[in-house]
Amino acid sequence: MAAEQPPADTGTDESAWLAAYDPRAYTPVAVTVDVVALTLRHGSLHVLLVERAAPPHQGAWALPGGFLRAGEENLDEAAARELAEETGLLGAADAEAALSRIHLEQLGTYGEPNRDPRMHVVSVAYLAFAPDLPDPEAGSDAATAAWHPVTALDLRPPSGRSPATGVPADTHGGGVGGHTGPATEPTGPASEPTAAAPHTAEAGPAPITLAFDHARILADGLDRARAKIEYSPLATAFLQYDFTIPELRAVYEAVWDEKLHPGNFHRKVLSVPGFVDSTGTTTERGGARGGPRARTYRAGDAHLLHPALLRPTREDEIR
Amino acid sequence: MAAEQPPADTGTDESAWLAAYDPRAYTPVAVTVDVVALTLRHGSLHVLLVERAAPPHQGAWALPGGFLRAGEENLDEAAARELAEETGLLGAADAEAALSRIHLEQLGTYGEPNRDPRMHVVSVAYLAFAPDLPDPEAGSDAATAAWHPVTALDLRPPSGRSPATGVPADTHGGGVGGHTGPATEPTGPASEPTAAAPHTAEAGPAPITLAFDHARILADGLDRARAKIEYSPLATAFLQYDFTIPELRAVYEAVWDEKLHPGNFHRKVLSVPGFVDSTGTTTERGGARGGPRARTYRAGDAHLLHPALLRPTREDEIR
DNA sequence: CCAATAGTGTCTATCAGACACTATAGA
DNA sequence: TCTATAGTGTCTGATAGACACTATTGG
Repeated sequence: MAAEQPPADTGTDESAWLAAYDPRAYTPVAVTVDVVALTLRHGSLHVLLVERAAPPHQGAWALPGGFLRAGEENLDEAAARELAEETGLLGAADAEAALSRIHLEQLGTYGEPNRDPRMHVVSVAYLAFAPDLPDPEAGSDAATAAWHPVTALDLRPPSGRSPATGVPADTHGGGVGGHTGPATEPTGPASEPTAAAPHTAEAGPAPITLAFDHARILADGLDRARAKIEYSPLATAFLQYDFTIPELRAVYEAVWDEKLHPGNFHRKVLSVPGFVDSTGTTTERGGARGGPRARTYRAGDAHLLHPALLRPTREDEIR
Repeated sequence: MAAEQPPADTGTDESAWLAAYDPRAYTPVAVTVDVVALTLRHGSLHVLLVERAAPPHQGAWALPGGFLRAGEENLDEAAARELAEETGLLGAADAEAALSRIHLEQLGTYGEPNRDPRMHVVSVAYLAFAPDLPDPEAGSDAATAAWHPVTALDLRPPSGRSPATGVPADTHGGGVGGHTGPATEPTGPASEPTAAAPHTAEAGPAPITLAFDHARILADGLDRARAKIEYSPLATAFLQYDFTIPELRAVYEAVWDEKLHPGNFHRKVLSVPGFVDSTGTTTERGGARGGPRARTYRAGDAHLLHPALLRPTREDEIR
């Protein structure tokens, strides 16, 4: 049920119950919403992080998020609000249009009693796919927000892993093993030069560790993203309104961290009904290193890909 | 971040923050855990429901659940506790063994401000797959708990549907349209006689409506279950330790509500590495209506099915 | 004996992926 | 001119599903 009555409850109708109910009589739980916002910048996957201005974990990077405004908003609205605040899109003129293009879905809820030292905090995590957005430096609130390449982050569990800790178990496409850490990052589109990476995120030998259990949340979000683009057309959420098939392929290559066969990918995408719609036009110029102009497409009306764009099978994922 | 500091926070270290923090100064939010517990009884899918003993929705059926014990347990533990309490497994001698065989995973979190009339209640929903368990009538707590066939329940949204209401959007295998309601239930294993169905759940012309938004949670759980057994070996969680391939097929047919080809299913299951392990023995007797004895199997060590047991393609699921 | 079922063999349409090839653009 | 890329054609191995067939059991 949604909320069991407290032990002292003897009311027989609703108003009596409401009158007798005192929420302050119980150990409080805080509910926050955290967002794993992913985007593609210069060909590699980036996540939005904020620098904590106060303890705990002061100075550490964390996922953007904050308290649910009790009684005022639902979880989706809270996630969208937090994302808008931290991306600096809130005050922008095209905030409405930009936010409407961002895909936002619930990822999972994390409720270890000690995940926050202050009190028991239950965090509802969201996953966002966004097209390349401007740097959130200017006009945001006190906290510093920046896009970080995911390869510069340490996603390993802090120490001993707790196997049953509220992790959503619905990633069917592959385990965490596909991306064991920044050290194993192979060459590919994800390792192109990231000149505009935030000044605090060098992909050096010291990967950034995240506050709280946010490394785990981010790892779950990456798993979800990798599985999601197999069965849904959401890879287009990383792109502008008009895009080319090679650009779409770059999304898959960045998220999966694997090179795909250009010809087969092209034919496969066009064979899935409702995935992309042709605009009838082409790009103005060819590729940066030559080649013909590419035709442009828009996202189609399919919500599910049939058949799916299955990730190349990797034997070690079966476990 | 896990919990943003309150507006009045001016502390610079952790102890100062903890001393200054007063959780009662803010609008409270309650966190509950609800469980969609599914099992197979007499060949059809059943869900565990409890009859509410107090308002709101007094007398209505609801998902088993209750408050998260703040500071004492994590979400997984709360869900397991609620499930053990309501199934009556808590006091049983084999409670430990029985509970260990039940698969439990997080489903999604529901946080509409008005989903409970008393206060803003955020509910973390869990999905459980259980083998056929004894009726929970005896020895349970005050509330009446019973297994209900899902076909006897009204899963349509109460009135106008709110499109963005915290529903996890990761069911890739098919929408709600595959199971539009009890009225369209076709013949098949799901419509076998359910003589031992709970006394309060006749599959008559008046389907049962659930309390709160539990119809939606249950619908999401069914969607998840249908998608889950495609890519994971969790269909075995509905069966006893030893089972036959035809029994496993009955699980798929009940969950998907579709007849499967016996021969092809048999070969497919055996072709997936790690799905089932042969025990080397057969059943004592043949089927109820004749036929040879079936070989028995146990669940293998695979966590993911490669290749997957894809559901028969239905054109209307693509949308 | 008959009906139902467990399990295997086989054929075919489909599809993923490899490979090859052209056409077009930038440098 | 050289290289890289967009996009298409074609071949092959794997597979899902249809169909057929046997062997074995209960009634």
